Amino acid sequence: MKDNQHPTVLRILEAAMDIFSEVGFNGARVDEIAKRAGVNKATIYYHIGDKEALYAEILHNAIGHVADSISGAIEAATAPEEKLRAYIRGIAGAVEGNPCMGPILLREVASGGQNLPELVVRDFARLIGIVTSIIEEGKNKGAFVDVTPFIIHMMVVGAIVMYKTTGPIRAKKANIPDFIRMLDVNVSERVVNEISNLILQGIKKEPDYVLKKETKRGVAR
Amino acid sequence: MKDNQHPTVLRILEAAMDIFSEVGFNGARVDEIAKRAGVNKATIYYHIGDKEALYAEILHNAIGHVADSISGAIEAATAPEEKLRAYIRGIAGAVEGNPCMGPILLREVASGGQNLPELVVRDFARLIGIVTSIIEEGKNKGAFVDVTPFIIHMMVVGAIVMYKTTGPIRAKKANIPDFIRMLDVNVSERVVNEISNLILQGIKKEPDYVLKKETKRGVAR
Amino acid sequence: MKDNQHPTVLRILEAAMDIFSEVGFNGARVDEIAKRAGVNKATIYYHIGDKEALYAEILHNAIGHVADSISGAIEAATAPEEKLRAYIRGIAGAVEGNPCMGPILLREVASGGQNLPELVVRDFARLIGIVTSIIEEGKNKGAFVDVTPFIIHMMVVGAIVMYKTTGPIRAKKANIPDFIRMLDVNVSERVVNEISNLILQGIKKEPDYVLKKETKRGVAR
Amino acid sequence: MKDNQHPTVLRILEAAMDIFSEVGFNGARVDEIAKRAGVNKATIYYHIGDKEALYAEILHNAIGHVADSISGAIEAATAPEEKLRAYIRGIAGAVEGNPCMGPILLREVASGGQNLPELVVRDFARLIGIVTSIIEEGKNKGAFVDVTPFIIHMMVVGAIVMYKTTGPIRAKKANIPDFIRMLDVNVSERVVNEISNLILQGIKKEPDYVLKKETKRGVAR
DNA sequence: TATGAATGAGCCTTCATTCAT
DNA sequence: CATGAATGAAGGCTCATTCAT
Repeated sequence: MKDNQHPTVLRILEAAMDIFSEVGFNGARVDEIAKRAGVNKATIYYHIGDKEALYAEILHNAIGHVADSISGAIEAATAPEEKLRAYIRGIAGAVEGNPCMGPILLREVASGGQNLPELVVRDFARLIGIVTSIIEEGKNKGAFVDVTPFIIHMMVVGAIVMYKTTGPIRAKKANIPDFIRMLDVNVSERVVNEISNLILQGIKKEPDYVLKKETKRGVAR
Repeated sequence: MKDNQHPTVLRILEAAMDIFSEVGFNGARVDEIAKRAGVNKATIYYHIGDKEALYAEILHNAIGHVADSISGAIEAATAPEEKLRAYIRGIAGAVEGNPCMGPILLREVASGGQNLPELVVRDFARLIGIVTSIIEEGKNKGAFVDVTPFIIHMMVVGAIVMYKTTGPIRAKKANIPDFIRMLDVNVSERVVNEISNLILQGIKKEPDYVLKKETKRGVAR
Repeated sequence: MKDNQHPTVLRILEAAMDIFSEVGFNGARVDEIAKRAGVNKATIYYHIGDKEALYAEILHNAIGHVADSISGAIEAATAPEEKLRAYIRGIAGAVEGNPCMGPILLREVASGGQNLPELVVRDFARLIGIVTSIIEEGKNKGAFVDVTPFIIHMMVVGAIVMYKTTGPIRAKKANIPDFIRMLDVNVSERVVNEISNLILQGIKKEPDYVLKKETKRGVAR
Repeated sequence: MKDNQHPTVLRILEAAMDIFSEVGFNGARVDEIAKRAGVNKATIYYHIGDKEALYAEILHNAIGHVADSISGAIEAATAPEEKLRAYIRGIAGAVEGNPCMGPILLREVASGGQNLPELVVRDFARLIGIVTSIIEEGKNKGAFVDVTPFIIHMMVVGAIVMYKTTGPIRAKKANIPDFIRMLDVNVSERVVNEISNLILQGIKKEPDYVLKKETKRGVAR
């Protein structure tokens, strides 16, 4: 609980993250975590606590620090466009960097975030705050149209996490059309670029002479 | 398994879908399903079979028929733009129409689709096939740029499912910035429109006099 | 929980009473109770509940109904002397009738009655109430001196329960003086009589001509 | 085991006695004893040995020396009456002097004295021997009637220990008749006197002119 | 002398499943 | 068709004990 540097604790946390990611909280077996960590089951209880405490620790480690690393990457950029690209690349980097994050995140969303500690909720809120301020800046500079930042966030995160997490499914399942199996399994640079381009193209304000044609669109923007 | 019209079976399936959606397969308790369905536990085994059979049945009911309903809606449209809008609205409609679908889908993705019956996998493939042909048609008509249909699909489905499924979280959690709590809880018409606009704006080919400026973009498309 | 007549439940309760009596709550093993009852462990949980619920049930069965049976026996007597004898015989009968009661009672007292349900506490209070009214009546009729009923109760119950419960120890232990090993193992009629005589002789008011000598006693009464 | 004067050992023994008294052998946790003693768990094993050895040590300390102190007090008295009073006061003093003794003793009795070391059994036998010789002396001097010393012992010890040990219960429980809650919580001088008077009055031989009436008693003595 | 770490054994409890009625 | 009862097989957690330092 206290000493997360202890090698035994580290081994436990790694094993637990893997297993929680694979089968979720309810599917995870403490015996299995102990076995994969190479420790006695009781050692988990000695160092960390019960299954819920272990899960909380995992959640904190897996998700808690994403906002930090992303906000750092964004500050290096100046133009809103570049900031948005940095943010998307940051999300992708986090998901790619830790293959356990996707499944854990999806299951947390699925179960209504009941297990999400306040700390992690705040991290998410901070992420959305970052997107919001980027878009706000873009709008103020006349570069972006008016969009709901949360929806942008959902598109980016949803696309990246689901792309990543369906990777193994696409690779494994037979009877899948070739054009699906041929896709990158991971969220490669190419995939990140395509998502970034699409989002940016979608929200960037068009020059005036283009705007004249806008009325043809039947749906309010 | 045999008679899905039997009222007892219907009550069991409804209760099971609710509970599987709330807590997932491993979190679900047959006792709880029986209690919520108002039947004896053994009745479930008599009518449907074991827990896995019950889950398969739920999966089929929840996800299996989405492709059908969507492809129907798309045929009514003619222009690729409209078809794409119809497709997005179809996804949203399916997710909105059955609140259990989001969580079930997310958990299935998270667990690598191990439980996905072949039938459902083919349904998903068909959906992607639909998107692919829409985009292909758009490209051929010079309306759309070259994008990966699967990524579009992930963006749409990811955004809609996650928007929908995080609704209760946004509504419940305190200490959340107002601009998040103020969002529609459901995937409303407004949300669908914003997603549709963004996707379409992102993939539609720009007129020639705009394309001249394209070279300024530093990132390959 | 509800149907205490069910033969399976009866077997469980009997086995549990034996074992709780022998080794106490903390020493009892649910496995052992199940084995001795000849049922599967889970059956205990199905019918009764967890270990605590089982113990509460035992406590209720073992102790709860003593007051009833004793108060019935007392009503048959008329004179306070006879009532007190009936009460002592009632206590002895209860302890003799259920060999489990002694150890259970002693352990409950030892642990500060933390597990005693309100119902049982009231039963005890009722017993003391009975003793109190007998003594009160005796005093009013000029037959008894002024004594604290609760102390009488403690002497009677303490003597009977400890006599009974030490029986096996006396019988088993070697190296015990003969005059101890020769005692009745059980609370026999002879033992009850000796206790009754002693108590009655101790509290009955002496005739006037005897009272004159009382002042010689140095200790206040 | 070796050095009972060592302050660490003393702290352990004190903590252990408290805890064994509160929850019994099976309810006691070595961790808890260590924590309350302010030492590391392994220190207990180093200094004393396993849980059973610790319990034996406690038992010896708590009960072993009672006979000594009481026999000393009795020698100061001369008349059998006074010796009996001294004995009763000695029992009360021992129980009052060490609040842990009551619960420990009761639990030992309840569990059939399985843990009682030979030493302690002999101590008890010695106590009964003391009572026996006092009563024998009283009978020889024509002061006491013929009673079973062991029963006297049980009445005295039972009354005192149970009075003492039920003290906290009486004080704590609500819904208890006032005449019970008003009693002394401890075995006060008043309580000792009442018990002593009652026992003495019960066993002292009445003068001849009183004995004539004895035949009226229906029960054999 | 003292302790942090580790563990084997075992305990309480749950749960999916079966079966006689 | 439906159900109360029963159970085997785990699963989470605890605890007395050991050991290297």
